[in-house]
Amino acid sequence: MHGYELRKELTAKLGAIRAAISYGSLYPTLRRLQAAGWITEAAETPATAEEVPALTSRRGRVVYKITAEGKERFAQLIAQAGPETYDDTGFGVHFAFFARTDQATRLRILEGRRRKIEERREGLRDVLGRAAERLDAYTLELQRHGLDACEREVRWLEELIANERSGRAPTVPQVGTAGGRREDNSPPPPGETRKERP
Amino acid sequence: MHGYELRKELTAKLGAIRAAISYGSLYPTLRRLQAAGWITEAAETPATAEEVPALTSRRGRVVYKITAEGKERFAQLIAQAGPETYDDTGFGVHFAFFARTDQATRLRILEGRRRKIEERREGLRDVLGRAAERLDAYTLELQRHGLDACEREVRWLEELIANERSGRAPTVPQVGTAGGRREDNSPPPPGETRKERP
DNA sequence: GTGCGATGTATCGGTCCGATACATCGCGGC
DNA sequence: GCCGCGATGTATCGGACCGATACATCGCAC
Repeated sequence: MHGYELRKELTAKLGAIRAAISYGSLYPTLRRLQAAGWITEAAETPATAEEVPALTSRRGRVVYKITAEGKERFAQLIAQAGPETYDDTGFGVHFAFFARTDQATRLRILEGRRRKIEERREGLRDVLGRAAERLDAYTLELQRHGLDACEREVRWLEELIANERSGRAPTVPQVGTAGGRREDNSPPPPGETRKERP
Repeated sequence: MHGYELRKELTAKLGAIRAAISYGSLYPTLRRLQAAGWITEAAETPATAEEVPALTSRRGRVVYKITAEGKERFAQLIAQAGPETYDDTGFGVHFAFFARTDQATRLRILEGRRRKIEERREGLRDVLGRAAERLDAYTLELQRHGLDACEREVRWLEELIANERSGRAPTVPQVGTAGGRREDNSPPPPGETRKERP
């Protein structure tokens, strides 16, 4: 894909968890990925073979393609989990690419996320318990808000975890493979869901 | 307050909407605020009047105090609303300081936020409607997740708006005023609440 | 009396965003 | 026929923020 296209795709895929990626981030990133050898520039071929030299200095669309090393690196990235994998954005991105990993990774990430949210929940309970009379009504409402969100997300995660364990979750269309075997593409039963920031 | 203390206070107040402010952000910001004349450095007075010259080059705690201009600027900031006031973090911060503004401002911000979330909701509905078969089960679950979050937040906002309109919401302890008249400190009836990011 | 976790200020490199610039394409309206 | 305008497309710049890190002191438990 070329930059603009990539941005649109990512916006559609990640729209639920974050705003569109900025150009100031997108294009430097593409260059970084290219420098690392994870993507290559594949010149846009005009519809006809006729050369259209374009007198202006226009750069034109630049189509990028992922390389073998890129695919490997990508698989590695979505399978590895650190603390940042469990924060809001990190988890969202990983989750959006769950179809590209194995069940063990999915379970690991879901459980890490749950742990993280439980910690957040405890922190909020602390504040509501200990600092309640120091804070005004609106701030308290915000805390309750957040606490409730944590509780809901924990429930949601537990459903997803149970789902994975039961083996009913969909499995891995392999990266870049045309006819990768698919076993069962039924969605993980929706159930309670939640997230967001006020 | 001094830097560390400020960070702790803000973490308690804003813990529901964002992570703790980093030092790399905190200290430069304090310097910026000081340069702008909105805060001043008030030397930490040791418990006893005895000078403790501290042979080491230790900087020691630096206590800051808001200035008159700072208070004015603050009041101005929390009362003004632009597009960034309605995004997740921006709205959260404004909401956390709702007790410091007037009802008209609160209503304006709540309604702006509602509009923004409704737009997000429509965007997600679009994706779920139009791109559903292009996306895998996990990605779809993420969209449903986000959509549901939007719907809940809209309901929450509507309760808050109704509350403000009915006059049952708490009012303005004036910034820096000791005995500012308070009329009714009852919290806005909690009701459904939500936010967060996956 | 010693070690260690909490307190406290500070910087540095790197990433990301928002604003902006600039060029082309497709298409509806006059 | 052609004009304008919104969508498409690449690109940069300044500024804000983060994560890691450094370094010093304080209080307290062992």
